[in-house]
Amino acid sequence: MEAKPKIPRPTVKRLSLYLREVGLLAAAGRRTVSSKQLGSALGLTGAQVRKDLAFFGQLGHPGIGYEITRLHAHLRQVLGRDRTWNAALVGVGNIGRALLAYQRFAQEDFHITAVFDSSDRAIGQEYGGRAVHGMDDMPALVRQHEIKLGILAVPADSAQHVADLLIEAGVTGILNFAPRRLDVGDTISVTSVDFTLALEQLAFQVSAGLTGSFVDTND
Amino acid sequence: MEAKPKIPRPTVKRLSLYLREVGLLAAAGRRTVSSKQLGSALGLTGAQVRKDLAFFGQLGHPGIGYEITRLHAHLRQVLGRDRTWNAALVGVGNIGRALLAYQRFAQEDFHITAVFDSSDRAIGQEYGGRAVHGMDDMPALVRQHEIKLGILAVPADSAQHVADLLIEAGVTGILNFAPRRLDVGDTISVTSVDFTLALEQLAFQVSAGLTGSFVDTND
DNA sequence: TTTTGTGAAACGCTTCACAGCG
DNA sequence: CGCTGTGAAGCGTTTCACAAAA
Repeated sequence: MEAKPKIPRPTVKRLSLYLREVGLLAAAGRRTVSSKQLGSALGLTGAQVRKDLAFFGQLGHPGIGYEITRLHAHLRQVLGRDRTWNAALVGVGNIGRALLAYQRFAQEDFHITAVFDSSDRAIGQEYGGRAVHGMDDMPALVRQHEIKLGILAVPADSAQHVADLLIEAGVTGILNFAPRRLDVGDTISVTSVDFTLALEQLAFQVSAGLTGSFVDTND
Repeated sequence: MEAKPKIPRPTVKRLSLYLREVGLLAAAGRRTVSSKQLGSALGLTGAQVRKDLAFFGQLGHPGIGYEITRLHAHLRQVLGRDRTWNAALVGVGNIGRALLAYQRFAQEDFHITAVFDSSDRAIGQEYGGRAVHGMDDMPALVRQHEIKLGILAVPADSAQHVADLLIEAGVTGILNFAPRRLDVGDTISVTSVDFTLALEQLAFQVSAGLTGSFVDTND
């Protein structure tokens, strides 16, 4: 057996932020960063950054900092970003269509390669050059495109049902935009994005006169 | 001085979930819920639910559970949902337009009452019956509509600048859809929704073969 | 009996502080 | 010196377990 370090969830979230920031630094031609510099760009302490990066063993150089290209490659690999991901989108309502048009996903090598909807009015339509398929086509297309990720942009009522369909079709990770907890097996991962919850958290903070910011994204 | 209990942030997030669930139960005509029932609907333990609700003092009845109408009213009040919120949307790109068309915000008494964009092509257009204003109109409209919440749906490059404009106009809470940390004063609250971060977290979990779900929303 | 409210224990993450390397 | 990696301390949250109320 191996020593599996088991990265804490808060750390994983920050790793994504590090990757983003390091990508910018790389593009700017920088050679190295210290934990302190990287941290202050993201509102974190140097110690926090070092602890996070130390999960992968000796990665930085005392007195120097972290070599940007090396760190960048390492983070990409750890986060599974050293490859392209195909995703299936279900639901071409307001949110679904916005995601189809959203440039950043493609930029980051997440490709929506199949689109589904249950409405007869939607099926057969095209959005951004991608045809909308009926749910029946899901198993075949998911297999064909080797899709591992499903993006759920359907109403709350049908979220669980559609999640079940996606899983049955072979998807192992679901990005859920519906304001509903999904019940999935132990082998499936779910990350949720809940606009209304986010707004509500904000309203609480404002009405409580609370200070300070409160970043998040999914949990 | 008063005993201010200071509710932990993880608890606040769950309070929103309780409110949602209790709303459904109320609509279904149920009279009471136990902490265990409420918890299992949301994937939480009874103890967790009780601890959360105990912040407001004796609210449930041993042997019975929690009275739904009372709990509902209480949660609404605590979360600042016993009133209507006006919000300003900035940015009518893909995400901004999806939010304008998103029914649920209005359903939950969050009203987008002013819409802004910096592009000359967008200004003057109408979306869902709401005219797009230039940034110059922001201070006047924010004051006029008594807007406290700003929704930031602009590119990452301009997010900080627009946030500054919103704050100067009088907004005290910002819902940020840009993949950027916002630097704001201590008196302003920020909640972020970051699609790409969410997708990336999911990709990590899937590629790590990790099990289990991972709900979130903003952090 | 059922179910709450709550101290106490357990857990996980962050912060501190410093030895050691370049 | 500057900066990393890390044990140890500190802090906040969750889980446990049980006395008390209906």
